[in-house]
Amino acid sequence: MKKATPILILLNNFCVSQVSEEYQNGVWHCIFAFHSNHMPQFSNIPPLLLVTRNPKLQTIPNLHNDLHMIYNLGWKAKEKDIPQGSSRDESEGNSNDLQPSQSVLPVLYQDLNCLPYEEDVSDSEFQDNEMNDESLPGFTEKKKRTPSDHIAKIALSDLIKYFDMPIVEASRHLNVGLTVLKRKCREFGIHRWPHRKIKSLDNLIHDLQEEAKQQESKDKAAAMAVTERKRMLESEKENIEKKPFMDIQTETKRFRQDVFKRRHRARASEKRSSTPAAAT
DNA sequence: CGACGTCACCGTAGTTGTGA
DNA sequence: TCACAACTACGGTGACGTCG
Repeated sequence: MKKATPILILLNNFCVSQVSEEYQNGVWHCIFAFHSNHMPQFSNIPPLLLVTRNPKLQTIPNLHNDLHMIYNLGWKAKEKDIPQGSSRDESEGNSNDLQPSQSVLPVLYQDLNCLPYEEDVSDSEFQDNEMNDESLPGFTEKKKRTPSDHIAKIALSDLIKYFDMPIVEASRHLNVGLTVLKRKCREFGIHRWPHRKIKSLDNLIHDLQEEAKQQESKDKAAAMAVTERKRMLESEKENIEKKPFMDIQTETKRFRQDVFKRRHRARASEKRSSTPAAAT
């Protein structure tokens, strides 16, 4: 029985002033720390951080670019230091002079989609990571249980793609059951599927688009105001897509209520004007 | 035996209608 | 015109059967 190694690294010897740069990418925080006086020597990108080795990493935006950035940072620093005659091609996977030296950093073998201390991932897992036939579109037989590795692969970025549809439809597209999708939502801090919020904002944006078109020829200033409001709603929608737990702003709710009222008035007056004609 | 899928029921957000 | 009631669609939850 294998036991995974802990991924926690003590940073006792670091002080905050030595942290020179930080880079944040979406919901993921990648913290890469090393002592400024003791630059690590990178032989290559750790295999587990390569998409070819670990397909789950495809869900992390820009991971590949970021790793290369970090890798180059290390090399630049190293070039300034004591030049050692290795080639840079290793970043592309050609690690022909990869030799275990005492200064090469230990590589993490923790699967980033699992909790630490879980059983180590065996190599065979990577081999049967491919989509099975049941998950392909067009497969109509009774729904089989979703494999746990497929569930583990689902990232927040996958969910975001389906926020504009009902949760049931989203679960179908993601090829998991409702139970699993809802559990994933809680994991990511989403307590309510934001479809209705987004649909409601979409309707308002659509209405404003129509209104802006109509105002364009009549009143330029009014058209500008409508376009500005539309832009605000679009940014609010984007915010909700990024932070699905966010509520619709009070101001927007008020505006929405106004739109409903106007719509209702228009319908009522339309009904009034059409009723006598219908009666005759 | 634990995790998943499905279903029924309930609650509520969003929308529409109505009476003062 | 506005506040509030009513309606509707959809999400949450729990129970239960099934599967790996």
